[in-house]
Amino acid sequence: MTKHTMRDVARLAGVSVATVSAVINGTATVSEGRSRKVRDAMEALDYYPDQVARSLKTGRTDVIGMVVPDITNIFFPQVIRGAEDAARGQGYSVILCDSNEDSEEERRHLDTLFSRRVDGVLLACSDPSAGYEHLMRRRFPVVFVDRIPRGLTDGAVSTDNVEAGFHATNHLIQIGHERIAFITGQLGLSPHYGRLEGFRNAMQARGYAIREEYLRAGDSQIDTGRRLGLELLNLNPRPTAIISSNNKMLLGLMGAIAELGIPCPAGVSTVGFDDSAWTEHFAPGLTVIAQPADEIGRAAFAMLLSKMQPADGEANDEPDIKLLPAELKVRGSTAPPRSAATAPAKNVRETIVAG
Amino acid sequence: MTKHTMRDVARLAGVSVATVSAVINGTATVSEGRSRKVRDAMEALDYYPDQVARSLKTGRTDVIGMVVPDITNIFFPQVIRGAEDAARGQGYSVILCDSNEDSEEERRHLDTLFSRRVDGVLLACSDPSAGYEHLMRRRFPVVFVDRIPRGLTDGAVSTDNVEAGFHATNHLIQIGHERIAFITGQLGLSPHYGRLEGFRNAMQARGYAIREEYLRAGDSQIDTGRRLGLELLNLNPRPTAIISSNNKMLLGLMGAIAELGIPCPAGVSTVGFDDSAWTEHFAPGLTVIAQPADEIGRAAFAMLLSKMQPADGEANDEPDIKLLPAELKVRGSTAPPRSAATAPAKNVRETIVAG
DNA sequence: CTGTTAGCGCATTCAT
DNA sequence: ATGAATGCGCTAACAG
Repeated sequence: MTKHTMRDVARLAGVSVATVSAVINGTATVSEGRSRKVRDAMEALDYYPDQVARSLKTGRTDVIGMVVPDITNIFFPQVIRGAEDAARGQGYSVILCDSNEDSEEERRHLDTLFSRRVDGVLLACSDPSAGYEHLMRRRFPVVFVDRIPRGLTDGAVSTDNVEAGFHATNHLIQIGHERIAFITGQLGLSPHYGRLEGFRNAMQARGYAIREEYLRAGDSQIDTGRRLGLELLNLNPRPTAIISSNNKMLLGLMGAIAELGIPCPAGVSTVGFDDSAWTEHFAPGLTVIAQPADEIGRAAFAMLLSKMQPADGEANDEPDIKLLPAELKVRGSTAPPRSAATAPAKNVRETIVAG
Repeated sequence: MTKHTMRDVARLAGVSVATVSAVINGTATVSEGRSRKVRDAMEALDYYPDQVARSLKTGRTDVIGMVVPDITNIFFPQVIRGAEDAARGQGYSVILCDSNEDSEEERRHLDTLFSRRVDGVLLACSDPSAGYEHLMRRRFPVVFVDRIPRGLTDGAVSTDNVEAGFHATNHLIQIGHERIAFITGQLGLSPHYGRLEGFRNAMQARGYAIREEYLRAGDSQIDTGRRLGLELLNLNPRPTAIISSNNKMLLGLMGAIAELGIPCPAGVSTVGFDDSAWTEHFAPGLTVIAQPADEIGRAAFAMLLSKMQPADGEANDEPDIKLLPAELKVRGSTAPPRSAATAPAKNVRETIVAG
């Protein structure tokens, strides 16, 4: 058996357990000779400190929970990777929970995480209206990721979705579009709501009318994207461009376009959200707003860490909601509308990507 | 503060901690009245048992580790979801680790998991030649997922990759292809090796020659797929169909085909591995071998569970490697070769999917 | 510098 | 049926 305890190590090294503990944690000064003996003994016994016992004593587990609504949505694995990487760098492990977009399941996950005494939680919540933050904060530090509950003033990291929506819309405007439609996921979720707001801002800034029939909210499913796409494309007049605030709905939208035999981008332009290898190699290459997913994960963990280990010197209680800039990747799915001269491009700062 | 202990509950309920423990674990019979009081007290105090303390006492954590080489590869989130779902159903949580295809990092992860005293590990290993299974098994039960180390005789769940490779190849043969090329990831990884073996089997069964220049091994990166694709497509004679044993390389391959202006499937057919919403909506729809990823995750956890909680009645030591059948999804990227009459289809059992 | 000791919160004998 | 007491492996005083 290879499961030895500190006492085994202490005995073999001929020292006390306190000395072993000191060597492991660098907690006290131990003479070189004994320190060496301890290390040898640990090696010989293949000893690994029991983190469970350690946690019971210290009150910390060095584990955080991470709750996401859907790990198969390409956006989240990227966030997870960033968070896990940052966490590991600080000695933390991550318990991953998939809530399946179900707030009940999410609550159960949070209960479990509390029972396991995680030091903190990164939460991409499924129900932003539930005022559960207050309850949660009493249990452990929480940083909201991607989706920010209404009314939250502290502890969140996300994309600057209003700006992202603005940027997406503005790109289309710049290349000559005016009849722009917008399909979104549930508007209760801050990313979708924010992107729509950015859309409105951009349209108004240009003085373009926002036709309500060009705005459709759905549920972030592929089929819904397809359905809403079909509805929009059968409208008269038909929009010359459609923005999808969700990567799954974009897929359905592209399907609808193909189904109707409309050429993209010649017949209709599309802009989506979230980037991946697939969007780039799609035919046509998909113009998207790329969220800094990895960085969101990293920043979220950093913020959580500052809440778990409050810096002694400074009061760390300034409200903190961090919004990271997204990047527009212009590819083949956007082009000037068929019957319009290209508007003179001004203030264009997009990254142009071959596609 | 909301962090109460069993003693708080016991005091409030007017019973002993032993009674509280008994109520929680159903370990002993407790009178209805006291049981009720305890439950009320727990509720009133918002008490959640401290799993850390419990683990120290019981020697179990009800946590498993899961190590994957790349969470941003669409295949793994699906496996993770299946495993996490099954695990949660049995009261287990999952610590997720991304090894980034690096066996050193993987080893560190395993050390950490051991230190955290996880009850078992699901491992999609990055280095199948390292004989570390023996070391690992001394620490905790391990079930290998997807990738099976050479020589392993027990504890693995994967797709039946030989059959899958055979099936993919046979589909192409059935519709008239003979000059079939094959690009793979590192052949040290069992899935790639197995699929190639299936390819060879299918070609030989039909009596077709296997041209070595049609076989290219790479490293599962998109760019590599592109490069190998360009090489193959510039060969003379050019293959009429190409199979990619990896979803990322397939993407590069499709890029290469587009780059050369070769129509797909008219000019060249492709078959890939791993299914997702993206492969289906790709233009053309991609013919792929869909691995039962979710089920692999579930089955792997089930097998791990049987190792963590050996059934008392039966000796559970029969060697166990479970291979699940994959499913061919025929879509738009495969068609008969330009200059060949379609061979009569026989024994065709593929699922035909609109695309 | 080093060893002894007291819990951390809980499950579990063992009496009662 | 119930309670008192023991110890899981470790850290952090404290005493030497």
